[in-house]
Amino acid sequence: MHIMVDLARHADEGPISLKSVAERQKLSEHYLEQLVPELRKAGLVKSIRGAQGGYVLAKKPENIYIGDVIRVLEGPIAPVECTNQSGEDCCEKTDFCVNREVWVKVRDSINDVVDSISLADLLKDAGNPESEGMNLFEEVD
Amino acid sequence: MHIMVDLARHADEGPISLKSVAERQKLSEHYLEQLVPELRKAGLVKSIRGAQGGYVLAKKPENIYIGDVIRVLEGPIAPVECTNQSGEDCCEKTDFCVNREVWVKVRDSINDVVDSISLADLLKDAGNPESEGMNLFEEVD
DNA sequence: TTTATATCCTACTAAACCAATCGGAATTTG
DNA sequence: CAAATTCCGATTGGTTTAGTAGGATATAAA
Repeated sequence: MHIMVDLARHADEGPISLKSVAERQKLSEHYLEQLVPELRKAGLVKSIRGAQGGYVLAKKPENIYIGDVIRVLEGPIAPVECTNQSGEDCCEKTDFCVNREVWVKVRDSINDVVDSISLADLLKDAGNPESEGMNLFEEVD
Repeated sequence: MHIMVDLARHADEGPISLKSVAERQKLSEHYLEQLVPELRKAGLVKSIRGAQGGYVLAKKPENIYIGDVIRVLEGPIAPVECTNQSGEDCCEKTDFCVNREVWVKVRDSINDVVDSISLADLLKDAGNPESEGMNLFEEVD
């Protein structure tokens, strides 16, 4: 999420190196290197190799939903494993199908939320601290 | 959840031993022994010690919500830790407050779901397999 | 063509969490 | 007293997540 938000925020500056993302987001470059190939394979970012290379969003921030990012990096969003399976495979434990009703509702509700928020929405809500010097959570003193 | 559903289903039979719950739910009695004291401390079940003892629901199934059960056994329901804290403590990572918006919405949506379903709702939806011989997920062949 | 800047790739480590196990003490009924 | 049952503390094994390590490959610019 940090990577994607950072890329969205600097979308007009050409390729963004992981090094600069890591500095701004206070994360290890090596750690980001481990994550970003997944985003690339999933078609969310494009890579430009070599000097002055880096990453750019593959689509406009308006068209990239938080749910896509999460699912790429963490797999299907589900509170329990059996909500990813068809109903028949999951219920050796007698009452689990009763409970499964709950988990399916939870799963759908989570996915509805994350699929309704785009990167553009996030930047809009928060303003752009770096260019405008403001932050939603900044205390006024 | 298995324990609570089982107790709800046998609510009119006096104290229910963990042994019988474990057999019906195909779970280890020892495992349940580890969980149920939390439910007792939280006032969701009452215990009767000694021979012919066991557990009973402390309230009517209509008044016990799934969210209460989950929170007792697993702590606050939150997709990331910082949604349990006030906004100031959580954001050494520059963009985290932007993302926090998402997690707060996810958290609230999950809690809304689990706080809207009672044990009674679950039993009603699923019928009572043991007394009626039916099951939502049973194939017709 | 060399060099610096990047991505790319494959392991490995450390900590936390969850389900489950083990052994035994305390309480109550019959 | 004896059996049934709750109660309690310690431990284990598996999985997941964040993060580290080291080096190979590609490209732009000097």
